[in-house]
Amino acid sequence: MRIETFLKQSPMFCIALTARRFDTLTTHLLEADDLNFLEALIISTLFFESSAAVKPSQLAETFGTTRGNVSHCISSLEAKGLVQRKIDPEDARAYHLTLKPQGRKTAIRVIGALDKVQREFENKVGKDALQSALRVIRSLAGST
Amino acid sequence: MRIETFLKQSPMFCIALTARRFDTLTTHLLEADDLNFLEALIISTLFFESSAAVKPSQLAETFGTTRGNVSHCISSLEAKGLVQRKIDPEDARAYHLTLKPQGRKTAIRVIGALDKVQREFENKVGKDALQSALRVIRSLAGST
DNA sequence: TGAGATAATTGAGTTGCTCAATCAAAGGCA
DNA sequence: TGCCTTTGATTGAGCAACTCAATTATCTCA
Repeated sequence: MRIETFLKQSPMFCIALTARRFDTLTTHLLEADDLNFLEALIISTLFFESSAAVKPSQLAETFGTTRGNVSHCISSLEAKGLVQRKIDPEDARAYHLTLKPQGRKTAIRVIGALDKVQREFENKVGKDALQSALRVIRSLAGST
Repeated sequence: MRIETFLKQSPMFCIALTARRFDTLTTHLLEADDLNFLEALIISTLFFESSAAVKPSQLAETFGTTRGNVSHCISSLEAKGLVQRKIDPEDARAYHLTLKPQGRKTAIRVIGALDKVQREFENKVGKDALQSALRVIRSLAGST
């Protein structure tokens, strides 16, 4: 069986398969900190945007998922003592999310782990090649 | 909240997020034929490699999943009348998979749908850019 | 022949998600 | 002011796709 033949004949499957591998890779990386992908996205966002008001609805929109999902993940993060819900004084339905000290530590670790992978990638194919490939792929993903 | 800032600061999250979007895109495409991703991979493989002996263990290895998963998916495909298990005359533990006529039709439809997306992508960023980006990304995914 | 090794299956269990129903607060508007 | 609609978030049931360990069936070879 020549899988390579097949992959050549249907590049889209190749893209999809590759996407899946990246997803798996990331998932495994985050396992060490007992986080799923969305949880990791959330605390990293908080890390970089700690001063701003981060609301669940924005997170859902930005990361292309449902509010329910975000809500579940935030509850999970809260249970782990990584984040804190704070009622928005201007709108008691909404709230702001903030990182707790432990959450900040975890965020740093997670971001570091991903950066390490990125550097490995750069070493493998070159920084410029990686950058331009990413630009192309991202423009496709965003538009669909 | 400036998510863009965040994405710039951690490109790996960007890759992972993009990968996820592609995965979602593919999954939605396959919904019309009531197939999951692995099922689609399997019948497409059979379509391109119909003459050869395709065994579950090879599929699992090639697509980076467990035998259990492949087994489940094959059962599902069989229940839908798309593939057939045929005992390997040289090894009664193993078997060969073959496409049934309905499975062939489905495979053609699925491959066509993916090709259509590919052409859209090519129109968007140019054939050469897509090719080279894919080469880069795939070399990374394969190695990790 | 009998002791592993190997191919595949099975089914229970997990995870990460969606979706609809619900709650609570906000914002008109007569 | 009181009512109606809209909006932000939560909840919990349900689902799809997967893994993992146990099991079955077959093969290999000394």
